[in-house]
Amino acid sequence: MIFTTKAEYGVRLMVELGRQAKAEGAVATSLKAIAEAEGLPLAYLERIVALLRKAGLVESTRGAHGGYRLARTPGQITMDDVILALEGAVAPMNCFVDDTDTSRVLCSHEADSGRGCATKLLWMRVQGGVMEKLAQTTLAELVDFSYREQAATLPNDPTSRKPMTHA
Amino acid sequence: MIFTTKAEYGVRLMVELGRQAKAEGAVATSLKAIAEAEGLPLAYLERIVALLRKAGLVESTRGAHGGYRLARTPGQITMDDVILALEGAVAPMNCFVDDTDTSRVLCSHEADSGRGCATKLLWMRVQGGVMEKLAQTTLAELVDFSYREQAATLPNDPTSRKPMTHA
DNA sequence: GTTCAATCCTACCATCGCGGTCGGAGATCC
DNA sequence: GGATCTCCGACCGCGATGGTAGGATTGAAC
Ligand code: SF4
Ligand code: SF4
Repeated sequence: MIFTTKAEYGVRLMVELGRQAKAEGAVATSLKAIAEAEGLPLAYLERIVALLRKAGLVESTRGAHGGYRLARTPGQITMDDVILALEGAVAPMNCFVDDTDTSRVLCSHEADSGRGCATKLLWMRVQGGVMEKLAQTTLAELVDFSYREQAATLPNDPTSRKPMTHA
Repeated sequence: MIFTTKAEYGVRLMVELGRQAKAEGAVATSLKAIAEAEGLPLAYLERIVALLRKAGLVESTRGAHGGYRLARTPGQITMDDVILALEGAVAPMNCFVDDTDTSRVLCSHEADSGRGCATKLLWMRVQGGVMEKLAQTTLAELVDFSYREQAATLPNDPTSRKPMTHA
């Protein structure tokens, strides 16, 4: 599996925030509400949303009736920022994890083989492809998609999808 | 990390076979020689090359002076075949692992959320980007690249080799 | 000013896939 | 027959991942 659940849960969280942003104005949404709506463990989500907050993608208000809201509009949020914040790096291979190292630290294979690593070319292309797709996708697209999916799967179901409100 | 060492070792193995294919004619190369040249554990390589053989990418001759050779010319081998053979699937998320399921098996989230999964759109784009890059890259390119890298790094000093942990 | 709901933070833990090893059974050439 | 080399299945240690526990802090409401 390419991405961990950190990415999955984080993106789902962002989508949910995007929906809320459209519904209500600047009201903050509590993590508890999201955790229940998405069926995710609250304690784990807390750790995930911390990453998004540190990256400046969401803002928080503490205390009762506090919660989270998007720092920018969904249209201004691209998924490469989100994934980078969540996963740290998109590294197809361990020679990519060292983000500080722009280039030229040889792994032991390169070092003692005497020649450069041919496969690195492949991994760089793959990583480029991934980053490209991520950068092309905005949160707004995913939010819209979630509305379309919702309409397609349950055209009329009054029981679910009540807007999440406090109190 | 996106790919495991199975992919890395497997691709390096293929590149090595590609070099051999250019050098000698139809002579088989023993795994032991490759393991020593690349500094990889022989017993582990055996298990990896078995995947490539089952996928029809390499052929083998048993017994003394036996070994492996490419089933096709490097120019006819695209990396999507190689990676698919090695990793089984390029799955950014667990909803992709089920290759038999062309569509419409809901994961538990989709099932009990009542709406489709919005993030799936993102993962599908990413997977598409990866597969595209893989399909565009042939083994011949990597082999050529390995020759160029060798020419570029060998003349230079062998002292500035900062080894990285792993491999 | 107490209470309650929420964000925050750190440490801890169980599971499982991954990377790696071992031993042995066939096949082939000398 | 011995030397290689491919094949195969079972086994194992470790580390990251996913998840939990507990508590400190903040702030709105009553
Ligand atoms: S061997 Fe090549 S792909 Fe693997 S870590 Fe080293 S540079 Fe990267
Ligand atoms: S929640 Fe969405 S991304 Fe995650 S497994 Fe289910 S369908 Fe795939």
